[in-house]
Amino acid sequence: MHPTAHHESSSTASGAASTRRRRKDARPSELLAAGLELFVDRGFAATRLDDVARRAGVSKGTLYLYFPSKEALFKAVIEDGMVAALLAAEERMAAHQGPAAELLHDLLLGWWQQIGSTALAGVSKLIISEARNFPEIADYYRERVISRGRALLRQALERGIDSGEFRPLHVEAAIDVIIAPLLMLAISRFSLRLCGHEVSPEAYLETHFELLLRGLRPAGDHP
Amino acid sequence: MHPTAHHESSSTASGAASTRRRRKDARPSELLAAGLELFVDRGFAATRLDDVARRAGVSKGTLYLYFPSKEALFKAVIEDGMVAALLAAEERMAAHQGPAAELLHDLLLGWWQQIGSTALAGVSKLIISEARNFPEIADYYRERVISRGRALLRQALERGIDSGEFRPLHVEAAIDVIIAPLLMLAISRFSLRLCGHEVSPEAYLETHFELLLRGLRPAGDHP
Amino acid sequence: MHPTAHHESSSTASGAASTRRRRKDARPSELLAAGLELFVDRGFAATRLDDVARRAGVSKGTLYLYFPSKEALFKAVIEDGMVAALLAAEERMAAHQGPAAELLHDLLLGWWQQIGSTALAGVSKLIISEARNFPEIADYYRERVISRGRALLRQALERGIDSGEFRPLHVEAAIDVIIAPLLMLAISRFSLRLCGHEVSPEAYLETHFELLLRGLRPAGDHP
Amino acid sequence: MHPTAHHESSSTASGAASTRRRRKDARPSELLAAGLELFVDRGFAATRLDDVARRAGVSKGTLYLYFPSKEALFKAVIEDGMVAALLAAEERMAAHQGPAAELLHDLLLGWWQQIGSTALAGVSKLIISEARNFPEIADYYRERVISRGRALLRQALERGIDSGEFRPLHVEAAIDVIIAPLLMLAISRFSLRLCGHEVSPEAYLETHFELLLRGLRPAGDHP
DNA sequence: AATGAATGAGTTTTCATTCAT
DNA sequence: TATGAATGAAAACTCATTCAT
Repeated sequence: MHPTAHHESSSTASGAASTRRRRKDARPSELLAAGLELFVDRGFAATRLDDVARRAGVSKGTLYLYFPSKEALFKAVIEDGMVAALLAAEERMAAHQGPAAELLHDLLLGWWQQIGSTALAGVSKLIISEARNFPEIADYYRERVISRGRALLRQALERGIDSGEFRPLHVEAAIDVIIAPLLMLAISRFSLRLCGHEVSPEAYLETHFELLLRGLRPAGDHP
Repeated sequence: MHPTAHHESSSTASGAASTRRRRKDARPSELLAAGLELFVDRGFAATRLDDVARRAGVSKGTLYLYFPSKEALFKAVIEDGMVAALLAAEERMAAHQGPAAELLHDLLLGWWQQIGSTALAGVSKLIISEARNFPEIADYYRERVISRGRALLRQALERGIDSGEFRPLHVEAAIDVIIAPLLMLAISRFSLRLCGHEVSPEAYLETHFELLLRGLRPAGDHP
Repeated sequence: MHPTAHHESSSTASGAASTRRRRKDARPSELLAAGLELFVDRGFAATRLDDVARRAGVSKGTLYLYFPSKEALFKAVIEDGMVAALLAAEERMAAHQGPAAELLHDLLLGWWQQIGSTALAGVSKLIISEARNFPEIADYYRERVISRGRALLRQALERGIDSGEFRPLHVEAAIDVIIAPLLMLAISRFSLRLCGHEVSPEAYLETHFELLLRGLRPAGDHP
Repeated sequence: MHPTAHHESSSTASGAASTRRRRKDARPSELLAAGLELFVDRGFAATRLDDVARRAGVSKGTLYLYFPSKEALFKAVIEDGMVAALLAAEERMAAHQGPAAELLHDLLLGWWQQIGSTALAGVSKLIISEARNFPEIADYYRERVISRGRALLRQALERGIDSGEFRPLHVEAAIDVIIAPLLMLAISRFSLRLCGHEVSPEAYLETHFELLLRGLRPAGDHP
């Protein structure tokens, strides 16, 4: 597992170089993954770099070859998670043209499939736990990730209201109310199962959507 | 478990040491309050006992007069918060007889007034952040606080379903979906304002309730 | 148990005064006794004044009423023990006129009865353990207690040699060799039973004396 | 139990890190030596780890690289001393066939040369001083070291009694009486010179042996 | 590039000592 | 006198960071 062990068997120059190149590039992501897991599990202060290094299969010194400090690693972990989340969001965003209800449904399920059920969900817990200790990160996250997600929902809601599919309502507040169950679902995976002991994520999300849809529907409009 | 229980040898004249006694009685709760603020703000590991002591206006040594370790203080802070939350919940619980919708409305608003808007809300963030580091606390919290709150909501929902006021639904999942926005509201006060930048808590809760009520209503049932 | 409690009931001046006087005088010896036990058991540094006070049945503050510091208490404990040991030795010393062997036997047994088997024996362990930390105490002890005990033995040995009862020998070395088993006996009572697991002190001392006597006897002199 | 056992990953070139390796291998014994000196001098509680580290020429943190706690260092110091003492005893044990008196003489002198006069003697003082604070250590020492030493002496005494060289006597008590002067000699080197101010260890031991031999001899048996 | 031994500043914890009552 | 709450200096212990190899 120690990359040092490859040095002896590097007979052909080109092969060796590419292997090492790949390793070098790969190392940070292994470190980021290890960092994410541990930071999410224990929080920033309680995570020891020793453990991060061990989990990534390198020595503590190596970690400092790639990140100048614990805080730098932490920020990189978050940023990395945010970029991925953003990309995931972007994909889902891609021109959805059906009725607003369908769009909404896709957004919720898409979030679960591409974020909520993946390691990215851990970033949310991290941000919530450490926001006060790293205000710049919180700010950054709010502007880059949250506001983007909110924009998606806002679009869907407004489209529905415009088309008469949804009744008029306090859009911003509604966005929050829609997001909250998603976040809690994500969070609960990394701390105690606050919500939904025996409730499956899918059932939970379906109920959420169902309630939501009926809640959004104009009075008197029902199938 | 509360250190307030140290009242053994009150043999000396009651008037004489009254000032000191008053101090001594007040100390634990002063320390708990200081601890709550800092733990919520920074998390367990990042909170320095020095700071807790200073905020409570005592020396570090004094802290150890009342709590044998940092962890003990932390647990006492949580426990204290839970007891208070439980008492607050109990009060609200007291015989509500109106229609289910009204009961639900009261529960949401009552939660905000007696928990969400107070320091007790911080305990939620604490639990979420530290659940993995203190599994016993998480277990205890889930069984003592959460399950109690869920029972309240379950009662209201089932009453509404039985009376035909609400349509039949996945009750447990619905409970989660109802609680989530409350928790997020509480949490957002102590970390980044994930939800509701410019949205007031009251507007937020009102929107939540409105959406909810319509979502719960049987199909075709509308004023 | 709190002397403060006597204040109210001090109706007759004389009675109250004498009670209090007796208490005041008695307190130091209670403290000294508590100190001796704990210092012997744990050593100077590992003994907490809290424990000493508690064992003596007073508060920690009271201790400081009688001794200005932990070290002062420690020295007082030793001194107190030494004075008592000295007095005990003095008594035994008093004109013994029989044959040297008998004198020697009496010295050994007397030591056991008046020192070795009492709390005073603990002082020896204390001195041995803390001599390096309290050189003045060690010096004082050596000059005041040890040299006195050695003088007793020297007297007995020289008397025996002069009378031809004992053969000539290296008196000072012999004194050490005679004393050592006594000290070890004392010490073993307060630490692990280095010598004499199942051997009773009396049997041990008798064997010591027997070996000694035969060892001292001139060659060819035997019953 | 020895921390020297850390030799896992010696995959790197043997020559390259040789200096560091040599250091790392030497560290534990350097620390043990420093610990022994200070613990013997001051006792467990009064010894500062800072001082131990400084004496070993390393920082406090380094100490924790090899021993997880002060107590662990202490136990390792004792254990290390005991192992060495045991090895030394083993050597002396090697088949001695001459008369019992000669065997006895060799045991006493051998003890002095290989234990009493070395740093190992300090372990005895340590055990005596700290036995009450570390009962497991005391038990271990009694079973592993003391009982072994006693067995050696028992063998010599019984051989002498069987051969008629020595008179019958209370063997166990005699063992104690024989050991005591040795222990006191060892102890006196590390605390006050209780015995033998001006008496040289050799003269002291010679006197001890002489007295002993005459004391053991059957009545009427003399050259 | 990678290692891991070493460091020391920073934290938790202890306890002799003080002092208002 | 007696108390015991409060203190703070000192000690044990942790861990991010450095650097020789």
